[in-house]
Amino acid sequence: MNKHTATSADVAALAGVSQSTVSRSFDPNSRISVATRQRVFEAAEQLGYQINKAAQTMIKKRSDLVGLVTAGLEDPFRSEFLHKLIIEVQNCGLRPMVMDVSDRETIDEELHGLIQYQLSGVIITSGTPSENIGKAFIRHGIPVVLVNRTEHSDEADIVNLDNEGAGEMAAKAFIESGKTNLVVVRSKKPSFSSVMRVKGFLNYLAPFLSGDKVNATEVLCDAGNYDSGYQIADKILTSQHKPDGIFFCMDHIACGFLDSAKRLVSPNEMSAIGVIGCDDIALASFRAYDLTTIRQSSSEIARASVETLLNRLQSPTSAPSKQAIPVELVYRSTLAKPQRTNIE
Amino acid sequence: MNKHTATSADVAALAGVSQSTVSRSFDPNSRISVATRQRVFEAAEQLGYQINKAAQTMIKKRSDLVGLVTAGLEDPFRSEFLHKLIIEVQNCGLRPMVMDVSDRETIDEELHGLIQYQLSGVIITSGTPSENIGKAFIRHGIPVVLVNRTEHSDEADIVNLDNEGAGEMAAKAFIESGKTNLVVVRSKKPSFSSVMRVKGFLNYLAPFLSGDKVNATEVLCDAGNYDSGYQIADKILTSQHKPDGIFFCMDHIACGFLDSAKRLVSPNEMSAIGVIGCDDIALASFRAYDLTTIRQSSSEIARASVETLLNRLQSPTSAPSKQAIPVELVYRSTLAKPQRTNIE
DNA sequence: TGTTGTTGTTCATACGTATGCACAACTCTT
DNA sequence: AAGAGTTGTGCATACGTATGAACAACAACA
Repeated sequence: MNKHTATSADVAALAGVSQSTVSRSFDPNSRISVATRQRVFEAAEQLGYQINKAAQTMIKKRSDLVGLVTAGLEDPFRSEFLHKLIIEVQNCGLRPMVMDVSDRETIDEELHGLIQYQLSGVIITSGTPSENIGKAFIRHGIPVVLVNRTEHSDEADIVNLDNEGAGEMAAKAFIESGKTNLVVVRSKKPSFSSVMRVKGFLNYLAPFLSGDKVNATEVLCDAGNYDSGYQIADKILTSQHKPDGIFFCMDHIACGFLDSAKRLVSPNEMSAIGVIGCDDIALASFRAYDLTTIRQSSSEIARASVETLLNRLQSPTSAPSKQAIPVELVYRSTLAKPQRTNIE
Repeated sequence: MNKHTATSADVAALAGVSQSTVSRSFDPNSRISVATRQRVFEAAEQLGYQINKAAQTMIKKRSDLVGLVTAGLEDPFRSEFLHKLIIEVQNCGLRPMVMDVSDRETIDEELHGLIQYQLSGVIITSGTPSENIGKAFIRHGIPVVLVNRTEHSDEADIVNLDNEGAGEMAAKAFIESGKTNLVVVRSKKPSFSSVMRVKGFLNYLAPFLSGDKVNATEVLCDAGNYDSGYQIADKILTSQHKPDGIFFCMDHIACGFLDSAKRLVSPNEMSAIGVIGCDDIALASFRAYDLTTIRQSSSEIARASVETLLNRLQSPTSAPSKQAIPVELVYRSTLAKPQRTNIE
């Protein structure tokens, strides 16, 4: 009806109260008589009043936006994680502002722009911000949560997957299944996750390796995707001594490998080779792959990340927290669950 | 250093100019002497000045946020599309504010909340907003772009895939390959896309059907995902007269079907059955499926959507636009490209 | 020299909300 | 009945930016 948007002053006029009374009516903690509040709500309804977030932000010095910094969304695992984060953020009455920092050299300058929005917080799931940028956010009173980052910032809260544990778990599963000739595959470009996964894998194996009963090789593939897995199969399956257990740091690579393997070796031979992936992406459970893998509950990480942020908002001065989300081995057909032995 | 964030007034004081001069220095279209601007920039740099978006929004009555309304991000196609949208929005110097309206009955109330942010625009890719909500945005001066929605709003700009064309294309491909016993599968719950795809499919076939040489059946599956495709295979492949051509309205369903089919019929028999999917998701090109499908370029749609929004911002009063993005048939192994015949 | 135009800057104000303070009208307590 | 506490409301102001209007300095032109 009216050409311009209704303001709290318009509502006040219609309800016959002051503007401050309108403002307080929308604050549950304010002392407002039931009758007045009722009248204000009716007037607001009638005018289609919507609060002006910009004005609110200016006063409160804090918007209800949360910056979600991500990269590489073409990876479905990341993409799924972003989805979960969005949901979690929404459920807290906050709004997700997404920022994709793919193919940027330094994400610092990009991140700097976020300070302008007086965000309630920033959750960084990709890219490696410099020490400085972290401090810049803190100085501006914007809490930062680092997810699965290598940063050892002493001011930001940190939520990590138990990547090292995932590697150990894979190694243990192979040993329990009696596999002795092991390979671990990760993308050439080192990421925090994959490096830690390999580390855990090799650490667990260390005692066995020295006994010479088991050996393990690290193989690098081009990238963290299906195609790289497809390619690397040639190298792995045509070597003189084929492995009988392969741990892939990402499910995608494993799936590419599996498809490629069908070309190269017989189903029978393939069934003797144990394969474990990591992440438990949707694809892994498809019948075409049915991949044994290490599940990282993206819901769990998302929940923990947002919860951490909320905690920080409530107690801004408490010491930075740091937690590792546990992982879980999901047996499927590429490595069968061994019969219970006394190896534990 | 300073405990509070620097404002334009602080910069002005340091540079020895007025606040308005600082403001104008950051506006390329303002007349400011080179020397002054230089001095202002230096002062800003020194103080780590960041413009306050909330204050700016209040004055300009428009933020640089764009609302991206989506749902069902567990579907990788949607998720990929969101990714593309985010990139496009960022490239225009705008910020994407994502809103997931999954599992909400009416998205209207959710959308209403967006009005508070004085968005530069809203791109709606999921859910079906009521006529009213569209009008509400328009009234508040917020342009709306509907992507692949059934809405016939006469105030919003519309970007559609050529869904009907996709259906026709699939039908034509089957006919050209000499397939006569056709099935088209879509999710039980009617979505705009799938309904139009089926419509196009059947429309193209109409003349052949009347000649009795070809027949076509519509089959509904539970949902638009892998598992539903897996399930529906039983129904389709165990019927008395098996089809020799199946068009799935979504690649996911097709992939589920293909995996399931391996259980039910021999590879030889399967090779006689043509399968066409729709969307060309990443999965479709995996060797495990190698699915012939109809490609919807998500980049193309994303680009067109954002471009449409920008056009609207430049000329707010011009008539609403409407465009259909063309699709493309990608031959892979589930339906081979027929030898050139004179059917055209 | 007076008129007109151009350039660069400042002043003052508006945007819409939240909130400390003051205060009036009650309710309780003694 | 008088002082003390409680409840509900209004006044006034601050937040940080953009921008129209005014103006000063200077150049161009007659």
